[in-house]
Order: sequence, then C-alpha cells, then structure tokens
Amino acid sequence: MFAEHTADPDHAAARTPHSQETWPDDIPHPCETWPDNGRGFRETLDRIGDKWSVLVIGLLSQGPLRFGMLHQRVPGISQRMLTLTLRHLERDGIVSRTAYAEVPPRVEYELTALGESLRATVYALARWVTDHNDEIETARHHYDTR
Amino acid sequence: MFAEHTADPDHAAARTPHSQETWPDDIPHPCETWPDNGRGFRETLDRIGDKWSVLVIGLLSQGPLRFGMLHQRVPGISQRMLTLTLRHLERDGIVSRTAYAEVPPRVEYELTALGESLRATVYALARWVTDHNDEIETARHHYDTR
DNA sequence: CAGCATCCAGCCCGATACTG
DNA sequence: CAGTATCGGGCTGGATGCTG
Repeated sequence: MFAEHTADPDHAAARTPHSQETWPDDIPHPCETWPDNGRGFRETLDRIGDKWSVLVIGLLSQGPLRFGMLHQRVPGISQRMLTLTLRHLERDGIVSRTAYAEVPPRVEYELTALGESLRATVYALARWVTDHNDEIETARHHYDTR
Repeated sequence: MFAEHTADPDHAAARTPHSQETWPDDIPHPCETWPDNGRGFRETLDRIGDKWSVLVIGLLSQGPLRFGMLHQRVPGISQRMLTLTLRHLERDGIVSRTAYAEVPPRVEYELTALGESLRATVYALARWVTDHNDEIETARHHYDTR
C-alpha cells in the first residue's frame, strides 16, 4: 500500500533537492521524523492536541490538585477520561502522581519539571489562539457563508 | 447530566476563590472559555492537534505547494485526509487555495498571513518536542516497564 | 491532476455500574 | 475518594471507485 508514492524505499532519505529554507535547522522537520508512523513526535503531539490534556496542564500549572478537584474544575470531563488523561501525562513524565495511604484515599497530581517546561509552550499556544481567535472566527464565518 | 458537579448553574462564573496565580492574565484560562463545549478555542486546538495539520503547515511554511506535491511529501496521508485537512485549514484562514483554470488542473496551497503567524508557534511546539523528546521517551519506557 | 462519494473498520469517548 | 470494568454509539480515517 501507498505504493503510489513510496515505490522507492530510500524515498525519504533521497528527498534532498529542496533543502529546508525557513524551517529552523536545529529542529528535525516533522516529515523527516514521521515516516515511521507513530513514533515519539506524533505521540507527543497527540498528547498536546487531545481533548483534555491542555486543560489539565493549565490547571496543574497553578499548583498540585487532587483527583476530585480536577474532576470538578474541568467542566464536562468524565471520570474515565480524567483518569486516562492523567495516566497518559504521567506516562510521558509531565505530571506526577502521589497517593497517600489514608482513608479516605487522597491522590495529588502535580506538574513535573518536564511539565513545567511545557507550560511556556502551552501558554504560547493559548496566546496565539487568543490573539487570533477573532480572525479565525471571521474566516470560518466567511467560509461557511460564501 | 453532570449534576454531580454542576448543580449550580452559575458554577463557572462563581468559581473565583482561587484566582489565577501563574496563568497569564491576558490569556483567558481554558476552563473559563471551554464550558460552552466546542466553541472557538477547542476547535482551533483540534486543528493544531490533529493528525496531519502540523505536517502540512510545516511543509507550506517553506513555500506554496500543489496538491500532488503535498500528497507526495506527507508520508502516509490519504487523498481524502489531505483534502479534509486542507479544507479545514482553509476554513480557518490559515491556508489559501488557488485553482488555475488549466488542463490538467493545477491547485496551489499557500500559508496566509494568519498561517505565517502560526508558524512561530508551531516551531515552538516542534522545538519543545525536539528538546525534550529524550526525556519523554525515557519516562515512557520507565512507566511501561515498571 | 485534483477531488468528491461511498463504504466500512476501528477507536474514542461517554454513560453506567461496581470496588479498595 | 479515587479509581477500574464493561458496554455501546458515533466519529475518524483508510480503501476504493468515479468525475471535471
């Protein structure tokens, strides 16, 4: 499959005539790193792009929170999705989970150092969306009603 | 539904005792803007987070490209998904589409000014992932084998 | 060449019920 | 309180075939 445009196995490696002009040199271009379908890069972008992660990161950037608090403060999230989101973020080393052996049980989630470093990027993203939201809304309306 | 934690209809508005400390003041906190499930913010994040958009934006940031070229250079994308991705980006005003009345037809895609402004953010994201990919891989491996 | 239409598999995610 | 288990609908996205 995909024979149409991957007939040459060295296709990706051989694709050099148009060497990057504007893409920063020190960042591997996505298309060089993603042919192996699903490795790191993609997986990480999924985490950032998924429905709840950014919300959770945003909340945790204000300090540690318990499961229940997160559940309250992320509007509309289900227990299941909160659990999954936290597990994923934990797996990626972005949040840490601390369970206290008490009754009733208490579990606190907190950004790790890695998570903290992600914060700036999340802010940048949020800022871009905020700054350009009007333009986007306008563009969408224009597109939908043309 | 969600009666458990949305018994108070003014819940979101009334939720002020923990005013933001670290979230930048000039950026509306996601949790304030997303209760209305699916409006702008979310929709835009979806665009950035989805499987192909960032790839396409990355390629177009190097200059205009025709449909076929994009199809070649984004490894593994199907015609359908490329079309859908481009339509979405076009709708959001990030990409412009120019069809030339020739035979065979030629269609060129290009970043708009808005798209250009997004580029910096995409770079920031790519940079973060690049810079921290090792940590993430390590964390994942640790998590998976613990 | 560019792309739409159709079909269909798989998974994402929400609802619900149950546990340590 | 902080989860896990299970079920099922809907949407995502891939394959294929057909048009201007």
